[in-house]
Amino acid sequence: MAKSDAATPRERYRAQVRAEIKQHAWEQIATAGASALSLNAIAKRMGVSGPALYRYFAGRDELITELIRDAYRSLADAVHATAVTGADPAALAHVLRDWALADPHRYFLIYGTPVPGYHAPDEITGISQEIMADLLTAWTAFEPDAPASPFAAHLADHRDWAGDHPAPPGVLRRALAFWTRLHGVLSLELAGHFAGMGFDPALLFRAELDGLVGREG
Amino acid sequence: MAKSDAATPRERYRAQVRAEIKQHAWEQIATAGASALSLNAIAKRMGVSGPALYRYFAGRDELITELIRDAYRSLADAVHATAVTGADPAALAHVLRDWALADPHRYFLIYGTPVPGYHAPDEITGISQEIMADLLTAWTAFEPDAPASPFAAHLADHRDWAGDHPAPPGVLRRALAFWTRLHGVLSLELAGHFAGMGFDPALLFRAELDGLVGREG
DNA sequence: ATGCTTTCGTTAGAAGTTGTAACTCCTGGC
DNA sequence: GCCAGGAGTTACAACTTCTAACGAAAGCAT
Repeated sequence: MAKSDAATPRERYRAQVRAEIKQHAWEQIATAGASALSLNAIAKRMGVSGPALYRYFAGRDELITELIRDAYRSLADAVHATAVTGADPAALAHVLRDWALADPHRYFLIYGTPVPGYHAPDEITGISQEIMADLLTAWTAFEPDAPASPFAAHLADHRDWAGDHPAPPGVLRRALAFWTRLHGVLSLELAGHFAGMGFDPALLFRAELDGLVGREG
Repeated sequence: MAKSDAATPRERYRAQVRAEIKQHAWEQIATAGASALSLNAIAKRMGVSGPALYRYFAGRDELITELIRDAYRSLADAVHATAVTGADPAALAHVLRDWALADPHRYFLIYGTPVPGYHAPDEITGISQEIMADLLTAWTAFEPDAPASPFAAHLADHRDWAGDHPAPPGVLRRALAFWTRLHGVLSLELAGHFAGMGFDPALLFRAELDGLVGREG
């Protein structure tokens, strides 16, 4: 938002319209999912005629790409805002869950079925690494001497994804398990696979989290 | 396939055409994903004109629903074929992974982003319970006295999803973790989220599996 | 203040999609 | 052999994304 007050009035107007388009797109996605996103419908809601939107986005794909980027950014910001307070992994886990439950479609935009032709631009890789860096920092503070294992050793040999974060092997392993296990529970819950099963998904989430932070799950 | 030799020739023909349609649909899905599935394109490939397919499927949604059902059936059969040999959970895990890697789009059809209006018919709930039953049986044989935990107790109080399977609380917990953790790793791998990270997804899968079956992961 | 130029929004239209309606024609069952 | 019903056809409606060509409006410079 800092660069919305850009140079020329035209650019300001342009940025504003782009933002308005994205806002309508989010409403549409929150209602019916990303697959139901229609440029025409957005145009209609904005009281403007179809092709007008192509001045602002090259096409549906570019709009969705932008939305994915914004979703990543939103998650990274949410995690980081809590991480800078020195929060432990459990707190980050609940930030993640709250963020996901706030808008499941947004979660699936990031972690759901990949869209056919789409390939993530480098910027998104960067945001993804920001999140991972916060996770690694939180885990390093929480359990700096997490036990290593054969797979942790493998991770230590392939730690490009950790950037230059000085997390020890055991912590790399912890952060990765944190990600995959919580995603496992969250994505199944959000997709409704626990629907008729009876138990409380929140308790399952907490149990998996407890297992990660040492308390038995 | 057992009931394909049905009563009348008309029904036999009908079943054959339906199967052919589904086969083309699978090819299309394997290529570009479910969102790119087009009845028109299938008709063209079959040398028949668009609306002809509506004799066989009420619409795109019904076709996709059928495909989801077939995918579930295929997974349940694969798991069951191994489960009846008395295989341990690790063997089932590799069946799951092989099945998923054989056709990622098929995996996402089941466990990916839910399709907008679709709601699973009861039959699918049943197939899902078949899979769970095989998991519970394998875990009961492998680790009948898996330790209970607060969450395991909660599961024991809400065990509708286990049908009348006599698995003890600790086993319910194990089977559920088996599902969510392996799905967490698999779905992220298939969606390409490990792409630039350097480590070997197969080793991560095995590490998570090792954690589940007792060996440290 | 008066151009000039760029951008915006429009309409028209192509090429798709799903899905319905009406018609023909073949075929299976009697 | 008849004939009812199913199969496939074309025509069409209502969508979608997206391109092309045009007019109008607004910013920028002189």
